[in-house]
Amino acid sequence: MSEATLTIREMCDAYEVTPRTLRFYESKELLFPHREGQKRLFTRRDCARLKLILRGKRFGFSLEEIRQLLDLYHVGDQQRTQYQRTYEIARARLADMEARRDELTEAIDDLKSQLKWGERMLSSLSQAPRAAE
Amino acid sequence: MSEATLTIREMCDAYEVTPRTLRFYESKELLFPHREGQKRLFTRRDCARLKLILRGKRFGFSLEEIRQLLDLYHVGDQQRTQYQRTYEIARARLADMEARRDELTEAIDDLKSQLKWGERMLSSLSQAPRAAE
DNA sequence: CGTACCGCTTACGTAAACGTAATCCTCTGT
DNA sequence: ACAGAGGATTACGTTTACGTAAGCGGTACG
Repeated sequence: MSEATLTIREMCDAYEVTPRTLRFYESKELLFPHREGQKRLFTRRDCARLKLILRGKRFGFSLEEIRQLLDLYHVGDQQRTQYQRTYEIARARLADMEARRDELTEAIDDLKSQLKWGERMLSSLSQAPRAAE
Repeated sequence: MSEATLTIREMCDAYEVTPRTLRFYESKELLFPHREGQKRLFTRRDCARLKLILRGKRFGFSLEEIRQLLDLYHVGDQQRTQYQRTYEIARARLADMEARRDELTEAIDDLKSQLKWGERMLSSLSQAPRAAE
């Protein structure tokens, strides 16, 4: 009957990170586990945030950039101007990401055609017997 | 009548990087400028490689990963097995990139819907006068 | 009762990717 | 002849994102 909170180890197993990493993220204010005595207890919210953190990392965002993005997902108690600001940051990030995706698509196409060229390369290499061997 | 080779400064201006960066990339065998005495001269090949390096960085690839990818674009003198290996690495990377793009698309959609929610948030905030003020 | 984990804190260590400073050439214009 | 610009080398510094080790407090187990 775990009240939907995870110990640090359960969290680690679930997301393939180390305890150090989770403590580090907490120290950087990316996660906010509750405490039962000394022990950390991670909530669903922490899980959701961690997923977003790991995702952000795969795209090469720094933890600081990710933190700003995360703020967007946890508003509710914020002031209006605060939120306005967050909103604009998020819009900028979105533009970033869309540009990035376009570039990524381009890179993929490049690499694909390069690979096609490589396949012809390989097949010709396997047909042409080495000159001296 | 520059024979299509660039000095380090021209290179820096063209791609918005520092001399240090270019020398660093050379030390890591990502670039191979010719020498005229001591001075480096960067060729079209170096330019092309640099573009790919910068692109790779924007996707969060490490310089080492980028170096492996770059090898794909400069084959020709390689042995068959060498090339085979490179080819496989490239195929793996391609799969990476496609997965990444899909995830990126997903993240974009998430963020978009979050932003829409944020817009409703903002407009309701601006219509609801503060309770005590 | 001892020890074997689990988790916590504190703190020093590390790899990657450059920044920055010092010092040395070597032209080039005046 | 000499200052200045541009480039080179060497080497120490810096930031980010953790790794790793040392040592302490609880607690479950044989």
